[in-house]
Parts: sequence; structure tokens; C-alpha cells
Amino acid sequence: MTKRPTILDVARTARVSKSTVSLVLQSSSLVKAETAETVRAAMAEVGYVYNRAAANLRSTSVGLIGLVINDLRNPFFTEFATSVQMALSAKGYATVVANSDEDPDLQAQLIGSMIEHGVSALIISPAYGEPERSFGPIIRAGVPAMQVLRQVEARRDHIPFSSFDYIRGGELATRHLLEQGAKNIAFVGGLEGRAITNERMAGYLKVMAETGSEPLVFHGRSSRSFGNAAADLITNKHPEIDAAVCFNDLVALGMLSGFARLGRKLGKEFCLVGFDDIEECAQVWPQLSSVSCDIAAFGQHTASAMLEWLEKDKHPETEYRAGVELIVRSSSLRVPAR
Amino acid sequence: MTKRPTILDVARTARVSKSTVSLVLQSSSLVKAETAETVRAAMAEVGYVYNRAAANLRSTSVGLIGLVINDLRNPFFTEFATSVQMALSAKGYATVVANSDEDPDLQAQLIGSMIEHGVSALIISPAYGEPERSFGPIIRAGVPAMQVLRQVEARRDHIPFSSFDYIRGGELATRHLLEQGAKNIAFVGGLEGRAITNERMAGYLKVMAETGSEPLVFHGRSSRSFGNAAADLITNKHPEIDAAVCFNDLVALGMLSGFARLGRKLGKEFCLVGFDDIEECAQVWPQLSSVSCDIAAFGQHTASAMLEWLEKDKHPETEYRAGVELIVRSSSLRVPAR
DNA sequence: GTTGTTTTTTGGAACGTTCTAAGAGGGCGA
DNA sequence: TCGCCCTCTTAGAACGTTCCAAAAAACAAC
Repeated sequence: MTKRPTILDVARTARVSKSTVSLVLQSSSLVKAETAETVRAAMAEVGYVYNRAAANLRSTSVGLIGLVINDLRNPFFTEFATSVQMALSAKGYATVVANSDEDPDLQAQLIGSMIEHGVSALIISPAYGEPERSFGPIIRAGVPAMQVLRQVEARRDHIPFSSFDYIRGGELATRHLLEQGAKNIAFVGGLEGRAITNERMAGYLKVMAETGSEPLVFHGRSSRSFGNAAADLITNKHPEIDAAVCFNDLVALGMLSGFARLGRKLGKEFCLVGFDDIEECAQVWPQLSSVSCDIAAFGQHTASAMLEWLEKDKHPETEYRAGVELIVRSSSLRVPAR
Repeated sequence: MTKRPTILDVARTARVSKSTVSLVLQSSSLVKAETAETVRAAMAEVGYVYNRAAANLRSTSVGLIGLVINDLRNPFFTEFATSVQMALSAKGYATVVANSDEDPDLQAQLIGSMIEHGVSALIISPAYGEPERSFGPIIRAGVPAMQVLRQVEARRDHIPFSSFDYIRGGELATRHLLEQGAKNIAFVGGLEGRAITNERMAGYLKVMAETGSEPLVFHGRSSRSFGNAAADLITNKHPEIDAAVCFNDLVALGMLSGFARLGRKLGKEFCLVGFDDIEECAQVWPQLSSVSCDIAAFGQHTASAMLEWLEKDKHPETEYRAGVELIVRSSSLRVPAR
């Protein structure tokens, strides 16, 4: 395995100087067309590979944006990652995605490595825990960074935060269930104490308090299997509950399967609303009502805020909340449509 | 926005030479403990950020592995990406993930950019089309690369291929449905002409031919919505069909929702087998039988094959097929369990 | 104090680019 | 023939590290 050829090898083969080769690389109009052709032929001949690291050594800006995601297996996050990436690549920026898998150590390591590689900016959906180990280096290095969807670092002036208006989402869902005549509405899913759980629950709690109803909360992992188990729990231990707002769609879909297994009819016997409105909501039967967070639009908004920051030095607002919308489908309609 | 401090600024502040600072960075035992302490203090003071690009300029190996995935929204691929990443990070390699979103142009661009950034290796689940534009540069640059899950580049001696034994999977599923007494088995989903469709279908066709049955194939996108529509199509136009092997779980899950909507009972009236065995199969109701491709194990195998290639120069076999297994659940059992 | 040995520290040459300033060659008007 | 202005090409100094060889400092033994 011999060493990679450099610009000098190309220059030697083409019988020109390294400067000329460099100019050809930048397709400068300074070089004569035929010289450029010779140089390109020489590149092909020696198997030249451009070394971007060396080039960036002079002007430390790489046009590379790092995206650190806490859970790559969650469709919500991959949808976000995909839309950010599309928006950035349209503007000529490359995106690298890394998955912290909810591990603060790994997250700190990934962020450190991206900073060292000289990314121009970072977009982070952070894991919980040890914010300082991840965010300290970012602030010290002065790399523009945004935290999205979850807030773990207080210094919003340095690291602005953007997310959805979850509180309003919880309100919309709860009011809708009340309108459907639900008597006992539960909130299901979400790990206790987490900021996002509290936000999604706050709207629910607010409406329950307004109407003087007793809140019923079942915390747990935000997974299908927890939802599935919750369906059993509610059916067996809390038969009075006739509706639920779920922490997210995965929990709601789990409950939906659980109720199907138990033979309970959604709509008639139980009204269910999810949160996120992932694609699957419209594909399952009965179709799942959900608080829609337009994650693709959110990704685009995030990307363009970051680009304005980078290119026009326009610092984003310290907190941004994207709007949400309740999508009503049959899982929450007392009298099924049609 | 002032220039980033370098090793020289640190040296000046700590009143030592740049070489000493460099040694401290590598936590060499050559420097006296107290000197090292002074240097570290100086680093903190000036806000030093290590510049890995500059360091890599000398020894062109970065310990960075690129993972290019064709569809980041598909759980099957994200599961794969996650497990590769975990296995690599355990061995001290960082992984960057990029999503080509089935776009050969974008894929070529991403691969080019990763090569230029000097990744040590590439693992690619390729998009279909224009293999030369993506794989040519890889071969020219001499970067170790593997194509996984899909084969689009013929030169396997350069770019080894690994995937699952899909043919056997199709066989297992079809035989199982026959044992359940199915009379007319269809194959549903998968875009026509694609290598992976043909492989997954080959086992089905083989068993059908052996038993002299007429194959019935419904090609289409590998999505829930296609499965959902296929349930209608089969129920209305082909009522004689009483079982199906699906191209993947998404199609099967779409059919499952469709049948629920149409009120057809899986197991009794129709037997269904999916492909991939994603987590959701065990969460839906009725639970979905599926050909299990242990994607996490596959990811680990891929990662370690790549590491052996990099570290021990042991070239992987040109083609590797991981085993598959049929997981029988209630969606395909004529007489439901218990 | 001298000499030898070990421990620390250091200057300077890489690494592969870009970019500035200057050089080479040729055409053209005086 | 000279000077001037083109067009094209090039030497050489960056950029921020690592690493080698060698210098300096510290210590030990005589």
C-alpha cells in the first residue's frame, strides 16, 4: 500500500508547478485550457485524491455541519435529521450525523471529535445528563450550536434552543377528548421528571385543573411495549378511564395494539390521542389521532436559522417554539366518522 | 471573531516550546508532571482547541469510518447504523453517518466528500443507479469499502458484499405457509427488477415451482401504504388468495392494518408473513410472523470484518451471507396458538 | 570538578494545500 | 530596439500539527 499521490506528483507528471495544479483544482480561469487538460490527465494517471484537510489548514472553515442525535432509532429524530440534511445540502453544506444513543459520555466524545475536525456548526438533540461535558467545549471553542427538541443547557444566549409548542399540544388534545365526552382522561408515557415529559403533560394538567378533573398519570418508557402494557393496566386496574393523551405516538400505537388484542374498540369504548403524528398514524387501523409536530418543516427552519447565523452572523432567537396542530382521526372520535 | 489559538499561543503563555505542548497533548510520559500542569493551565487560559486536521496532515489516517445509508427513515437501516456505530466506537473509531436518501448523485457527493476528508474506510448501503460515479472514486482512492445489504457494484474483489441469505428466508416463509394449509400464496411488495426484490422473491418462486403452484406477485413500493392498498386489492380482486409472503415488514404491517380495517381476521382467513422482523412485529396485534434478519448481529459482524481489514489487513470474503430464521407468530397460524 | 547517564526540553523539517507577489513569454505601438 | 501590457505560470511562505535529532538540565559517581 503505497503513499497517496499529492499535488506535487501530479505537477511532476504534468510537467507544471504545484501552483498550476492547485489552480486547476479550483477550476480557475487563469490556466490555459490545454494546460488544464494535461493536468487533469495527469491526475487521472497517478490516481490523485484531493486532501481537504490540508486545504482547510489555511482557512479553517469546512462547510461541514455536525448533527448529533440522541436516538437514531426513533423515526421522529431520523425524520428531523433527514430534513435538516436535505435543507443544508441544498445550500452546499455537507452534514454528518452521529448518534449518541442517549449516552452523555458518547455525546461528549462525539461533539469533541466534531469540533476537532473543525465543523462549522453543530445541531444537537441532546441526551440528558452532564451538559457541561458536552456544551462546555462548544462554548470554549466558539462553535455556533443549537440545541433542538430538548433543552439541557441553561446558557441559551450561547446555545439557543428550539422546539415545539408542546404545552399547547397537550391542551388541544385534552380539550378535544373532553369535547368527545370523555369522563376520565389519563396521560400515558414519558419518563418522570424529564423536561419534555413535563412540557407535554403541562397542557393536559392545565386543562384538567380548569375543568376540575382529577389527573391520572402513568409514567414510563416512551415505547410501543410500554403502551402495550399500559393497555392491560388500564383495562384491568382502571376500567373507569375512557380516554388517554399519550406522551408520543409510539406509546399510543402500543396501546392501540394492546386494545386490539383485548378486543376493546377504540372510538366507541376508549378515545386515544398520540403525539408527534408520525407517518404510521394514518396507516394503522383505526387511524390514530395525534398532535402533529411538523418535523420536516421544523428541520428546515432549524437549518435556515443555522445558515443565517453562519452566513449573515444573525444570532437566532434564544428560544423558538414551532406551532403544533391536532389531527383528529378515528381513534378519538366517539361517533366514528361516516 | 478572533482567530483560534494554536499550539504556539499555548507555548508562549506557558513559556515552553511548541514541542512540549505537543507532547502534553499526547499525554507523553516524557514531560515532567508539573510542566504538563502549567501547559494544561495555559491551554485553558487561552481557550485552546485541538486541530485534528493539522495533525492528520502528517499521518493520513483518521480513525474515522464513514457510513452511507440509502434510507435513514427505514428502521431496518437505522438499526444497522446504530449497531455498526456501537461496535466501532467500542474499538475507538468514530463513525459518521450520512443519508443518501436513495439519490445516486447525493451518494456520490457524500462519498467523495468523505474520501476527501480522509475517512479510513467506508461502509455503504448503496442507492440504486450509477454505481461507477460512487464506487469509481473509492477504488481509485484505495479506501477500504464494503457494500452491505444491497449489491450495485460488480467488482466484489474491490468492494466486498455482505447481506442476508434472503433466498432461504423466502423459502422458509413459503414452506411454512404451505404447512399451514394455504392454497394460494402471493408475494407482495418490492420494486420490480431490483436485486433485493428478486432475491427475496427467489425462495418463494422456488418453493412454488417445486409444488407446482402458480406464483402470484404484486410488486410495489416497500411501504405501509402500499401494503394497505394491497389488502384492498387482494380482498376485492383476488379473493382466492389466502396467504402472503411480504417483501418486508412495512408492507406486511400495512396489509395487517388494511385487513383490520376490512374486518378480515388474520390467521383464520388469511396467513401473513413479513420480512426483517423489526421490533414492531411483536408489538402489533395480531403479532406478525416474520423472517428474522438479525440486523444488530449483522452490524457487529460488518464492523468487525472492517476492523480486521483495517488493522490486520485481512480482506473480507467477497460475499458473505448472514443466516435468517423464521419467527412464527399468530398472523400466520391457521389454528391460533392457545 | 569532571565525566557519564538519565530525564526533559527544544528547534526545525516535514505533511499537502492555498495564495500572494513576482516572473516568463509574447504581441504591439512608438 | 525599447518599453508596456497582456496572458499564463511559478517560487515560496503560510496553515497547525508531529517527530526526529540534538541540546540542555538534572542527577550520580568518582
